Order: sequence, then structure tokens, then C-alpha cells
Amino acid sequence: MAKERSYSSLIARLKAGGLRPTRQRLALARLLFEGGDRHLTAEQLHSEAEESAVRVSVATVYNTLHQFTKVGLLREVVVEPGRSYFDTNVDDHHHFYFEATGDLQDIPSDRLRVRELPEPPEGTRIERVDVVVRVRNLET
Amino acid sequence: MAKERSYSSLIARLKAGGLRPTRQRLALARLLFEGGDRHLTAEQLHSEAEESAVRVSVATVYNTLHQFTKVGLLREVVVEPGRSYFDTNVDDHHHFYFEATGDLQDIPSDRLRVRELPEPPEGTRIERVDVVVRVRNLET
DNA sequence: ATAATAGTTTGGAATTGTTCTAAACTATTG
DNA sequence: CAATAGTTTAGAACAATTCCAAACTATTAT
Ligand SMILES: [Mn+2]
Ligand SMILES: [Mn+2]
Ligand SMILES: [Zn+2]
Ligand SMILES: [Zn+2]
Repeated sequence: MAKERSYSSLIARLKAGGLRPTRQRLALARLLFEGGDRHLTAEQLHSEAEESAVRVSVATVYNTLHQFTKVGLLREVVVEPGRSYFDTNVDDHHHFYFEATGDLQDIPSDRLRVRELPEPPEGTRIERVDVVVRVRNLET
Repeated sequence: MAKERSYSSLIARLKAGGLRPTRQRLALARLLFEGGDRHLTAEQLHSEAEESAVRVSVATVYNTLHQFTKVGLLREVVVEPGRSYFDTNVDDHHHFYFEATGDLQDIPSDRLRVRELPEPPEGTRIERVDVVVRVRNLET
């Protein structure tokens, strides 16, 4: 029942974004949104799909991640060159980045404030402020 | 004269980092450090070298950028997936990122403060805090 | 239902930025 | 002037991502 619920809410969210609720998009949406806040690479999501016996191509995983990002269901996080993470938490927040493992952890925006943000240069507006707190294992 | 000066100071800086002052490293160091604060990709630096008739391979540009970063002459900045910027300003500071052009502009750390930085997770220490203020052209 | 249309998916090729490799070269030291 | 260790290089290899054109599917119109 909860499953049906979230299913139709997912369909509604896709439609709201002008995206047809296809088999692939629904399957990926469930993997993404039915497990709380997540930070995934395209490759990780594709692996999860395979493990769940969802047949979907790599190209579609990329297409879907970008489409979801465009309609505000996801947010892209850049912390290291060479790969993008997609974040199911689209609220304003920041991140711890664990260099050792490549994991991301949310920092709610009320736990970290950026003060004295300077004026953006002439003719531009601020799109977003990203704070990445890079942490390393304490060497013993 | 100023040229000789900076030349020998560059040599000294390389030696301090345990790097031999080779023709290629000196040429790249001059391009990097004789023009104020800069934010360059490997490819941009390689193009500048070619334009200045400095013959140096792509592999050496990458090697050099990473070696300079390791010894503290440069700092790596990640703002978009797929390519790294190298920053000649190694002081503590943050960045405006112009999505339209891919340019970076420094924000001195006294112009932007991060407050209420949360405790790092158990067993880790904060390595660095990166703030990227993404700006876009004001649509008219 | 059916057909027409527009949107979607797909495998594989292509592209991009970066790293690797092993052979040739060069700075430093004795 | 060796001998040595460090450096450079072209090109191959690699990883992540994007592109492509053909096959497929959801939606809309009849
Ligand atoms: Mn992207
Ligand atoms: Mn690097
Ligand atoms: Zn997050
Ligand atoms: Zn900078």
C-alpha cells in the first residue's frame, strides 16, 4: 500500500516535470527516492539497477539523472574531478566529503552558515553556494 | 632584472620542493607564476606553452601540475565534473564560478566566512573547506 | 481499437580529460 | 667525465560521459 502510494506519487512527480513515466524512469526513481537521502554516481545507480534485475542501459541512466536534475528531483554535486554525484536531497544544504572512501554526508544548512557573502560580480546573480568540507581519517 | 630575480626565485622554489629545475618546469612555472593569480586547466596551460613556443608534452604538463600541487605551489580546484583547475593562489580563499564561461574568480577569505562549522565526524579531521559561489549571467 | 506522433531507450561508437608505460634524455653527484 | 637518479615523451590505455541512429513505447487523435 505504501508502495502503491509512493508509486503514484512518483508518477505524478515525473508528469509534473513533463517526463513520461516509463518503466525505466519509474524503476530508477524508486531506487533513488525510496531509500532516504542518497548520493550516487551514475555507475552506482546502474549497478543497483542490475542487482534489482531492472534492465536499463547506461545511456538511459545518464539521461534520467540529468532529466531528473533539470526538473528539480535531483541535484548534482561535484567534489572530485572525473565523476559526478547526484543527490536526492534537493533542499539547501552542504556536504562532508570523505576523501578516503568517496562518500558524501549532508550538512543541513542550519548547521553551517555562510556569512558576509560578497555581492556577485556586475551582471550576474548567485545561482547556488556549495560548501564542501573535506575530511580525512585521523592518522593515529 | 626582475626577470632574473623571479627566475632564481622560481628555481629556489622548485629545489625547496625537491624538484629539479628543468627547462620544462621552469617554463611552466613562469607561465603560471609571472602573471598574478590564475586558475588554469591542464589543457589551457599546455596551449599557452605552445603559444609561447615552449615545447612540452601533455604528460609533462599533468606531471608538473600535480608535482607543484604536492609541494604547495598550486592548489587544485574542482568546480565541474570532467576537468580540474589549478590555482596559483594557495592562500585560504574561495571562488566565484561563472557557469557561462567556466572562469573562476577569487573571494578572499576575509570577504566570506563560514560560521558554525560542524564538528567533523568521529575519527576524521577537516582537511579543507571549499566554498564555490556559482553565478550566472543575469537574464535581461 | 488503431493509427499517427512525439518522446524514449538502446548498444555501440565516439569524445574528453587524464593516467600509464617504457624508452630516450638530462641534471646532479662523485 | 662517468654513473645515477630523476625527468620527459609519444602514444597507448583508461574512465566517465556523451552522441548516434535505429528500434521501441506512451500518448493523442481518429
Ligand atoms: Mn552533467
Ligand atoms: Mn589530480
Ligand atoms: Zn546532499
Ligand atoms: Zn583561487
